[in-house]
Amino acid sequence: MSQPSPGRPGRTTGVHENIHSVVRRIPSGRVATYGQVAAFEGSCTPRMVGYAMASIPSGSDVPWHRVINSKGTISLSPGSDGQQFQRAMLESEGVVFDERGRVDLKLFGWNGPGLKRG
DNA sequence: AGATTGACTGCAT
DNA sequence: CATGCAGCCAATC
Repeated sequence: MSQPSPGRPGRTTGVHENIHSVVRRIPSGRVATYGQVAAFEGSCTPRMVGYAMASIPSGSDVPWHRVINSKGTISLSPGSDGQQFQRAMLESEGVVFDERGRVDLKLFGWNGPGLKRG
């Protein structure tokens, strides 16, 4: 796998790559919050995650649609193309949305690669 | 070089 | 549930 950033976890730049890698680890049918991704990445903040998401080009292999905010809702504006795409994509993976467009994080929330069934 | 922004989070009111 | 405030730090102008 390409590793554009050298083995320096303390590096500030290149956070996108790290975040993208973490997002890529989110299994299908699961969603993770920005805070979770940030916490799992280990050295970035939710802000950086959101920024990295916006930096993901279309066609990327990063399942950015599996990243939502702590409220279990899609951060993008409701009605926006990206928002509709994200919701449609999640539903297609088995994620169920509430009538108000919310996801139950305790059902579909990603617990990290350490958790396998439960 | 400084100022502004941003797909966030958490707590208080 | 809406609003306000503080913390976070890279990207952008």
